[in-house]
Amino acid sequence: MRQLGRPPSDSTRKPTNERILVTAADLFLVKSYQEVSMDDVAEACNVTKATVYYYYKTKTRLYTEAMVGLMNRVRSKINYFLEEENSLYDQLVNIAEAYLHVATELDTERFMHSARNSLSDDQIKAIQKAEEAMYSGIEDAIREADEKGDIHTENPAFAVRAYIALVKIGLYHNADGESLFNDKENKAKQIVEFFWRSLEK
Amino acid sequence: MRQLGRPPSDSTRKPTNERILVTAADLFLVKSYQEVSMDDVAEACNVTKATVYYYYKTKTRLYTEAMVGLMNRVRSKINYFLEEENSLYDQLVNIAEAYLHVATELDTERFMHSARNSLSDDQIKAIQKAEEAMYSGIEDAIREADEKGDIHTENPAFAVRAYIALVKIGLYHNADGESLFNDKENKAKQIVEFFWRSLEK
Amino acid sequence: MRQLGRPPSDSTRKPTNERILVTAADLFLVKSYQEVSMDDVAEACNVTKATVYYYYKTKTRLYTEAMVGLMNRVRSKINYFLEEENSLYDQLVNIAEAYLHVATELDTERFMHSARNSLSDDQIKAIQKAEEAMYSGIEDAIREADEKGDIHTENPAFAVRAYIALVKIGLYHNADGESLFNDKENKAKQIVEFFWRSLEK
Amino acid sequence: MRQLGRPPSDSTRKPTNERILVTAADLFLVKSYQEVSMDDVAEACNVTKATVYYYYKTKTRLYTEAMVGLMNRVRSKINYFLEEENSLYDQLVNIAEAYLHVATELDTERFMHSARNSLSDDQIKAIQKAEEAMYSGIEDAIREADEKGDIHTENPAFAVRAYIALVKIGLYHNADGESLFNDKENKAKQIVEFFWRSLEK
DNA sequence: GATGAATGAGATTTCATTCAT
DNA sequence: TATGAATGAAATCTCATTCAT
Repeated sequence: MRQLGRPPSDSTRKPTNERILVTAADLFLVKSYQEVSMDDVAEACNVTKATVYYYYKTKTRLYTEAMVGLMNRVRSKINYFLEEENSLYDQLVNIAEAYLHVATELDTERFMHSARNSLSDDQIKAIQKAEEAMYSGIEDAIREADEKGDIHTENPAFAVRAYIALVKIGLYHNADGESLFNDKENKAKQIVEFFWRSLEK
Repeated sequence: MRQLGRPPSDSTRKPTNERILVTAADLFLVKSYQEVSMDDVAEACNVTKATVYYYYKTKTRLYTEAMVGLMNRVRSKINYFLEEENSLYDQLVNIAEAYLHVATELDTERFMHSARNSLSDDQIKAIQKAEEAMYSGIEDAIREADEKGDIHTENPAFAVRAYIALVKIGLYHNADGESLFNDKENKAKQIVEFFWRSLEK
Repeated sequence: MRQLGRPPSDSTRKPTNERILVTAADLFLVKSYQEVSMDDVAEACNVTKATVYYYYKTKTRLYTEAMVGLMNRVRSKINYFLEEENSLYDQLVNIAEAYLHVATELDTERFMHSARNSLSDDQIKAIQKAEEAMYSGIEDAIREADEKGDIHTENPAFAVRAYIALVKIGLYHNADGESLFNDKENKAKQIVEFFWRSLEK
Repeated sequence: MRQLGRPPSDSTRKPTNERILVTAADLFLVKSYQEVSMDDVAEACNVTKATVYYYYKTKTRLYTEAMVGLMNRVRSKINYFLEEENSLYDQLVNIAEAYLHVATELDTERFMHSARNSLSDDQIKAIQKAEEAMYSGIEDAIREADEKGDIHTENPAFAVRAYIALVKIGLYHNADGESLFNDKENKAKQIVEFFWRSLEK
């Protein structure tokens, strides 16, 4: 066991509170809010439960901050792809590809549902705002393309959600463990193609 | 006060085990697997916890049977719409409309996720099979329409999932509680229109 | 360890819930609300913590019911002494004697203080009512004696509290462990004498 | 924003250790030993918990010193009243009045009870000694009056405790929040009158 | 068929205390 | 002098499950 009291400073390591946040986010991605115990988080971080509580006063706070942090990181990645000199179509393929490579589903509906009864209204809102921010880059890009006349859509907000929902299907495996796609390499491309057809003029 | 003696047999009342199953399904729809306790189920059924255990030896069994039952009921409804003398397009609109009226999301991904770590492999498979069966009617209809040349799709299985995923977006409300659609009456129609464009030849 | 599940019935034993209540009262008499843990109660009753919670959903409920029960028992004892064919003076001596023999202080102020921040308003009131009921017999007797002209007091309610407070001093021991009374046998008599002088006409 | 650099020495401010002691005493007056956490003390003092520990190595020490300090301060006040040129009767009224104005009960029995199981024997003794010292002035005054023949009592030590106990009743409020006294202005006078009758020759 | 009684394991949270800086 | 970081131990409470009736 670790010694009691403040440990000797180690500037090479990331600060503990950040480590906890990232680790917790990882766990909450795979298991649901209720399934991840504070003990689990502590153990995964190599600290004691009390240390987790030192930084995050309640489990709901930890959850909220972990989720918001995670979504912000994803937003950065998405926006990175959107800043490349590319057609919107190609950008969407890239994002989809990246998404499908992460493999674990970033299902915000699920996040909210499993935690909704535990979180406070403010916490729910904070996560939802982060989620909307995550996708707002895509929405802007779609709106822009619509205004330029490259595509046609009457409801860009819906279009984004549609895009996200379709991409997620790429991760689906049926009861026998088979994907819906024979050609796994081109999953992303096929999905975006399907989506894109709804936007063509 | 309860009356003395054996209660007059109430033939309208469903047998206890079925009542438990349906009630449990209702609860699992709103809360996650972990959030619904056996006590909750018992209370909602007006029986004791021991009675629930009398019929269902474990919580996972109860969950599995409740979910499978629920999905079978949904399948019947879906197939009922598919049997009407209608174009596929109209049938899809009807199904979407019904779905959006139920309001609580029948999110099988979520069901599986929140319970996956608790259920046995067999139980997971049973639920997944029921889920696939739930949508197989739509898949058949799409395949048929493709063969008749009414639409074009290379991956009917994906198309069904896409349809379901898109319909679900109709239930989405953002952080401020607003729907993505201004015209709430025609949500279902708009969604199916969007979907249909991807299937047109 | 005990076996799981319902134990074989044993009609000789007092029902578990009563045993818990009485045992808890004993503990709360010696230690404060916070110092008595639910584990302590369980251990003292030879049941598990979960059993205690089976009967009393929260610690505050257990505390409230235990205290009210205790006070009711004391009330019976007091009233028993008051029903004897005796002068009020002698009755008060008897009660004081009994009180001083119990040795542990039944200090309701203390009970309330240590628990006040934990109990609900209703719970506090319930205990206070039980406390008032405990002493109401004495108050009636004093009022009666006043009306008969045996004594004189303008504030019977205060007189009771005074009586109780004075009796409690009989239990006091100073820093060196010495009582305030040399003649331990006649403590009760001396105290009541002191009290009585304030009531004489 | 806090100003940069060393703060100008604030000679009006008491040294930290004294501030902690007084603040802690305030807290322990309202809540019990167990209910006041070191965090509470730290927060109320605007220092960190570690600072509290820098001055007081354990919670029991802090408690002991805070209580002793408090009682010493009360002793000074009592003795101040006793030094005035007044009859003992009037002095007792003044003390009672002051006591009833403070409103929070200085119930040493309660203090001891709630902490007894945590404090060391020495610590308990220290507090008890301080308590006795607190009241010794009154005891001396009563003994003196007895010797002068103004009053009669066989047990001055008991008389003091009786006096204190009776005064405390002035703070009592029943379950409906009502005081025992209609004439709130003259509470102190009525109580001392009651007490005094027991001392008259 | 249905229930009341009991439990073991584990969850969240609190808190006095320690130690390097 | 004062503090931030960390911990071990314990407290309250929950819950799936078992068993005698």
